[in-house]
This record gives sequence, structure tokens and C-alpha cells, in this order.
Amino acid sequence: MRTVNSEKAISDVEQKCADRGIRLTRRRKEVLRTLVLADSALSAYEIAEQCNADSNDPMPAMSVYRILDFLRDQQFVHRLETANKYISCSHLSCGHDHAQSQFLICNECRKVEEIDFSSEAFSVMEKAASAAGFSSISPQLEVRGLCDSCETS
Amino acid sequence: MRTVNSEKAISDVEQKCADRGIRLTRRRKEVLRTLVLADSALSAYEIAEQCNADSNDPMPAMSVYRILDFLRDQQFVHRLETANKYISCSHLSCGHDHAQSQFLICNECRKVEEIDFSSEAFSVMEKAASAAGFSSISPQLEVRGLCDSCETS
DNA sequence: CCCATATAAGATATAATGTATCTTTTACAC
DNA sequence: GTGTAAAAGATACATTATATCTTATATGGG
Repeated sequence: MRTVNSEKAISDVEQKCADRGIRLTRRRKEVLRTLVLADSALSAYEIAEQCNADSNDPMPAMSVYRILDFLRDQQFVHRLETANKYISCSHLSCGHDHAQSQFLICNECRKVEEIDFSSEAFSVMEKAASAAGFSSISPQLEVRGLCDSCETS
Repeated sequence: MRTVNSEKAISDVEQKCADRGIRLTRRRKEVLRTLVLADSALSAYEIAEQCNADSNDPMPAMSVYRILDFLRDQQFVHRLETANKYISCSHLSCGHDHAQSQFLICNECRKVEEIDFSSEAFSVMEKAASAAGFSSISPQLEVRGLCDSCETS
């Protein structure tokens, strides 16, 4: 498990949904829970598989995609574009917004860390982008590498 | 066309292959030329399609994948991980190595710019990564955004 | 020059990821 | 309760990619 506070994260999401006037249905909660409990980022089909292992009511992959769209719109889940996988936001229990999301992805063990680059780092990037004709850039960044434990082994 | 020097780029690659003792076969040259002439990044299947439009000898998609592997090994071509597309290196005619490759990708018109971030920008990122337990990170970075011309329209 | 070997290419099947669309069910307001 | 909108189910299919086996081509050593 990625966190000891999985249950709290889920109930915090429930509260946020209530606040926003949207529904965290049973199916959506299943998908969210799967991601919150996962040790790593999962593909949509892996999520479906995991849901099916956990319950008798089969979760079709198509539903997973739809539900991921919803959860991503709400910023509860991120899609890792370089990995075609999905991961729950590490700030589910925070009160404030997390428009920024930077990920470090280990090419060996697939571990993913969601970090906050300094605004300095981001503004350096923005400056370089702007010079190349891109004034507005996405704050989502995926950096591949080796985590320290994979590197030393 | 991305450059007026397409032909030069290709013959420079031929020279590099000769220097490295590897073969730039007809098929490989076809794929490379397609990418060098392309206005944008192409998927493997789009490359095959384009090759087939240009010649009578059908290029199977499987060959494209194999050839892309080769061209990527040699750093003549990059894979855009966030787009599942391929693009020729913008430094085909340079004498020196280009281990680094940073891309700005327009979410609207799909334009791609290959740029060189300052080493300062990269070291800022490395520092943040290192603090999060990733001491070795890949120099390939893909930043999504809107190019200035799409932004204003 | 011819053969042996290695590299490249061809061919086929299939896996993995994702989208489109139409129908049915469920939740919720009235 | 009934009507409406949102969610979920179901099916088909598109796109991207890998695995594997066979055939062709290039290249170096006799």
C-alpha cells in the first residue's frame, strides 16, 4: 500500500465530491480505491483486473476509461503519458489545489514519485519554452530515470 | 518540409553510418527520409503509409518499428513518449553528440520543437530529483503546451 | 568466385491501449 | 410516481506495439 491513510484519502475525496456537487459512485470509488491502494501506477486494464479480483461484479475496461476521465477531470488521478498508466494524486487529502504535478518514474522498478519542482525550476523552463515560441506550457512533467535503490543494485 | 536541407541531412546520416560501420539500407533510408521531410511527428503506421505513398514497394508496419529501433539507437530519430510518435533529430548534420533532447509539443497543432534547455535548468531539475531519491534522470523531456500561434488564435 | 555467417527484411499472429456509439440502468428533482 | 439527466453496460473497432518464424541480402574468409 502506498499510504497508511488510504481510507482517509477516500473519505476525503467523498467529501470533496459532495462539496462540488458531483457523485462518487460505487464504480468510481472502486477505481479510485484500487489506485489508492496500488503500489504503483496501473494501466486501465490492470485496474479493471484488480477490481474484478476484489469483487464479484465485473468491471468492464470501458467503464474504467470513463471513470478515469472523471477522476482526472477532478484531479484525483493523474495519467502518466510516458507510461500509459494511471496513478492517484498524492494530494487527495490536501485542502488546496494541485494544478502542478511533476513525476519521477523509475525505469527499472516503475516506482513513481510525485514531487513539486521549485517555482524557480519551472520558471527556468518557461523561459526556455517562451524563447522557442511556446508561452504557455503544461505544469505536468514526467522525468524518467533510476531511483536510488535501483541504481545501486 | 521541416528543413531546406533535407537532402544534406540524409547524406550526413549516410556518412555517419559509414563512419560507424553500420548500414543505412534502402528501407532505413526510406523511413529516415519520411521523417526528415515530415511536417510533424508521425506514428509508425503513418510512416508506413507515407512510405507506401512514395514508392511501389510496400513498407510493412513491422519493418517500420524495427527500423525505428535502429534509427533511435543511432540517435537519428527520437520517440515522443507522450505522443506515441517519432520525429527526426534536429541535429542530423551536427558533428557532435546530442544526448540531451527536450521537446516542446503543441497540444493544438501538434508542432514539435526540439530545444536545448540550459544546463542550469537541467541541474535545477536534477537537484529536485535527487532530493526525491532519483539521482540519475533521463535528459529527454517532453513539455506539452500551446505554441504562440495556436495560443493567440 | 562461392560459401558461411550475420544482418536485415518479410510475413503472420496477437497483445495492449484506447475510442465510438448505442442501449440500459440509476439517481434525483419535481 | 414520472420525467430527465447522468452513469454504467455492451459491443465493435481503431491504434499502437511486440513476438516469432521464415526468407533474402550483404559481407568476409577461403
